[in-house]
Amino acid sequence: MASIVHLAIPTPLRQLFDYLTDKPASFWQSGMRVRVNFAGRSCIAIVIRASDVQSNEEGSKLKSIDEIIDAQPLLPEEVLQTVLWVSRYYHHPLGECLQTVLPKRLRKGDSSELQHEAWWFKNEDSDNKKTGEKQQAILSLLEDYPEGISQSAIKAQLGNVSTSLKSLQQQQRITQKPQAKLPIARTELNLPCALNSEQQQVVDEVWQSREQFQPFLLEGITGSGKTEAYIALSEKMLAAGRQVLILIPEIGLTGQFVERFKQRLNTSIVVLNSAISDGERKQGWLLAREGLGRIIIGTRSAVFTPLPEAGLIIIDEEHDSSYKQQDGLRYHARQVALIRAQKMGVPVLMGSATPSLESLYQVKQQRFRFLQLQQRATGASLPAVHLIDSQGAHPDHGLTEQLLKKMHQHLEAGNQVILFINRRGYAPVLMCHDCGWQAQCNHCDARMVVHKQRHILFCHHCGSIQRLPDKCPECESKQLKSYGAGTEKIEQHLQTLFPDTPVIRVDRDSTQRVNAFDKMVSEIRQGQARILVGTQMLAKGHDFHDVTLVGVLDTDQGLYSADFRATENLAQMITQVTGRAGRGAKEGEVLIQSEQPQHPFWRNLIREGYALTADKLLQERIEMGMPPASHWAVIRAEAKDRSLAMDFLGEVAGILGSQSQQTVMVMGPVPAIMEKKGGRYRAQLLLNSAERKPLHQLLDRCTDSISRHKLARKLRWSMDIDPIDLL
DNA sequence: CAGGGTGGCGAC
DNA sequence: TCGCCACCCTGA
Repeated sequence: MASIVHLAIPTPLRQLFDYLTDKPASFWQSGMRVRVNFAGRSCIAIVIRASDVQSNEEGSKLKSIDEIIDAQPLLPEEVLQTVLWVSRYYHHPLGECLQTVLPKRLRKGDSSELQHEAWWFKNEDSDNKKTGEKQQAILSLLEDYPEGISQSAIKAQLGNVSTSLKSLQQQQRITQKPQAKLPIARTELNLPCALNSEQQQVVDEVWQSREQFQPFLLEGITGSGKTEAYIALSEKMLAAGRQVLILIPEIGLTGQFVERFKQRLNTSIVVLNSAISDGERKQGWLLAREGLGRIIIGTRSAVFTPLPEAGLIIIDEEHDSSYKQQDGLRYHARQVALIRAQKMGVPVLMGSATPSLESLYQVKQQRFRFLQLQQRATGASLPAVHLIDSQGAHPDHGLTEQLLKKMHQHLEAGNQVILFINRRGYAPVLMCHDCGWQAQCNHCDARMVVHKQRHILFCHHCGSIQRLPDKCPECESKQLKSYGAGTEKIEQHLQTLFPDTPVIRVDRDSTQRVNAFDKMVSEIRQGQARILVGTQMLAKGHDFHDVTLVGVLDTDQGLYSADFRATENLAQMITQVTGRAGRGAKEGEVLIQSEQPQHPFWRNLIREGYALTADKLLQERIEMGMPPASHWAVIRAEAKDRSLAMDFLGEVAGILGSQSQQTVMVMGPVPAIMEKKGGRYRAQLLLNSAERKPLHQLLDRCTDSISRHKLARKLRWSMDIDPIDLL
């Protein structure tokens, strides 16, 4: 009997499309891929459901399916259900959601077969007949690996061996078996975990909830050994035959995470992030789906990895904003992880030294259980924190005498120093001393940043590049001066101030090349670099034992930002940065330069610490009816035409107004704080509601008419549920 | 009247 | 979003 399949197609259209097939509905399983012709081109679609055709006319106008790609569903039911939830919750077209979830190769129609490689085994009853040197080497190597070894691993140790292997195989002294190719070789190292009692308690509590959905928020001060607890739990999960998914915020942290897991656990580890090749990503994803990948370590998008034998999801640095995707499907990986864990009935462990107010709120609401690690695992004490008034700082590089003096002291003691400045480049302003001209970006309402090394002006908002002018384009004066200091300028000054001390700069510009970051980290570990200048990317999770002094420059933007999350983020940043000092046996010290050292924020944070500061901020948010105590959605629009975005959002506000009850507040439209960006004028419409439900119901009712509005075609617009910034 | 650029619209 | 088509302008 013929049937109609309802397909999700990679298009921004918010609907399924029906195709006719000669297979019965019972043949089709949701999650299979098919190839169809859609709007004149061939594309890969996902089967959502199928229904039998009753009459002859039914479906007669439908196109038919060109090719069935999978005999079995590629997407497990639970992942598909998660994607359906994501599509509904984030009000994003299902076809595009599936695009975000699937590895590119599979999206393009690649087979779901795992890649295999040759593995070799020594046959037992082989006599000790003499062989050539090479063959003998192979035999003794295989002797060490009773569970077999891959040909590539043999080759790595003994060089080109394929002919020797063939002849040994002919003599029947060794056998070949193909096995799924694993991205990371297993290691025999198996160091035991020594946990302190706090860590043990965390492990026990989570372990007790292993058979049910239960979110845990783990607040562990920097250096308290959260990773040890993750590893110990993973070990237990592995022993129980379960898979573990570990989400980390940044690609840069992958290396050290994998290394530490590899040392402790003899299992197959899969890495999934945007730094790996398409082929590796497909293989890793399929290994996880087959249950052959046992530990999956990845960034945001790894939250969609199939886990047939899931036992636990770990989210490290759960407060980190990179878990929220900022374009396309704007999902939050923490949110998605919770949904998946709920479907799978497993616990989620979210760790951070500086938990988000969202998660602390969930603890207050008794939806998350709260766990703490309050001691530094190495026994090191937390560093002393001092505020310095930056009034008297050096006019060009912005460093104060106090800070420089301290740097001398710590360097002379043979230690390392980190300076944080959250501004890339050489200087944020280039100005003409004679006529007052400033280097502006042509495409944005922003200034161009001087990048001296590359000899360019660079816009950090749209990426546009100009040559660094040597005279003012307005008045031709040669008196061009740069104001303010970024990482590059500070690096340069420090190198002159400390000529005998190697300085290294760690920011997006200096780490762009592949492996540059890992290289720098190992340089720092080995002590070749003594002064480290960098943006917050240096603050995230790294453990440099000889760093005893941390300096923080230019922190004040966070105190007066229009973004309601700015103070939360500043408190998190300062606390994280502070944690970089004195992680080893030596005592650490932190100096913070501020123009507002008397600001109550500092008193709170330094005297009372992050936990109490966060509690205060959360209380304020609750009183003001801000998230997480209320719910927001933002509809954004951008157009090349100055007024188009505002006009469109005005129309949208009208549509929403006609459908809305009083419970959802619609505010705007207003132009974005930086109205022009990348050559487009941007505006946004804010929706706020105390309860989540009416907000989503309103959007459910309206997204169709919004997307069908005639102006919608002329511009880019997007929906952002639970936005992390309202700028 | 060919050629190309653009705006509008349907996609199963 | 993408590709198609109708429509219009330009130039000879």
